[in-house]
Amino acid sequence: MTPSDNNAGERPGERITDAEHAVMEVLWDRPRQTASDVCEEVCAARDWSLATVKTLLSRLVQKGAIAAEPEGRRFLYTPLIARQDYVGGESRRLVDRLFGGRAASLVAHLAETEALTDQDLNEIEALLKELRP
Amino acid sequence: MTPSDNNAGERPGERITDAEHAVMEVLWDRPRQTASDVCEEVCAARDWSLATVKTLLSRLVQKGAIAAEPEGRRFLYTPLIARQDYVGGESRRLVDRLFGGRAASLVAHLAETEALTDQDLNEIEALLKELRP
DNA sequence: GTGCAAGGTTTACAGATGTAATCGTCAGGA
DNA sequence: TCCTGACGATTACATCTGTAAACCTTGCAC
Repeated sequence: MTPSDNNAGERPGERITDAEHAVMEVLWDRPRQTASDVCEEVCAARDWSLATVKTLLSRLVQKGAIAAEPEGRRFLYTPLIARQDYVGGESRRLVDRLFGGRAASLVAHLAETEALTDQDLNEIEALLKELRP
Repeated sequence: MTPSDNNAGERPGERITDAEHAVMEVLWDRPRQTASDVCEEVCAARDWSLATVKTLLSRLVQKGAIAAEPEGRRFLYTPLIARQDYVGGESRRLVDRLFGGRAASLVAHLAETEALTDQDLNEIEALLKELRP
């Protein structure tokens, strides 16, 4: 492993929960937001109170998933792990758990169960062309 | 949706947990097994005791995920929901949560992060050919 | 200067989950 | 017949999660 052991936030046992994930999305969308900012984004949608958001932000800080940069009297929260990495980790977990680690099996499954629309198929086709000139 | 609204075990609030899933896999692999049978399959691997397996089986029965068919003095457990359906539900959840419901985005992501081996790509390519003659 | 509002921190608490131990029962061997 | 062991059912208990309320501090508006 490289020197500065870049774990990319996939330390097991420090998984981001569903509720926390909602907060992460807000911060990924726009970093450096205050608790209130975040609340404005999600509290209505998920019917949360500001207190809940504060708790989730604290937990995320503890888990090392976000940073709290002091700005005057409050904090600006910013993701420390990239969405790419999170999404990648979760995807991998699913593929490992349900498809024996074979990503192609997942695609096959989606195709078989018609979870793939025609448009999806087109996009994937295009993707493949791009990947193999 | 088809007439006989096949819910296929995706009743929310009755989700199968990770530990329970391990048990399901054993039963999907071979239905009609006793608690001991199941334990023989997973206890070693996950370092569980027979008691744990029994608990999980009970919970799965409660959730309606498996059936307990009396056989003499014990039960033979059998899945009530198809693996296909479970896998489909989980996949969909992931795609919805992380890729805005766009399955193609998931494939794109896997491709971009090189989670797809050359072989995967070949398989997907083959799949596509099959899907669109 | 003083009280309030905004912020973070601490505490709370119910339900889900992981992981068992214990209990009550009954079938089969000694 | 009586004990033992296999089974399911009941109970246990520590964590983790979701969702807050209570509390403490301090900058700001009067």
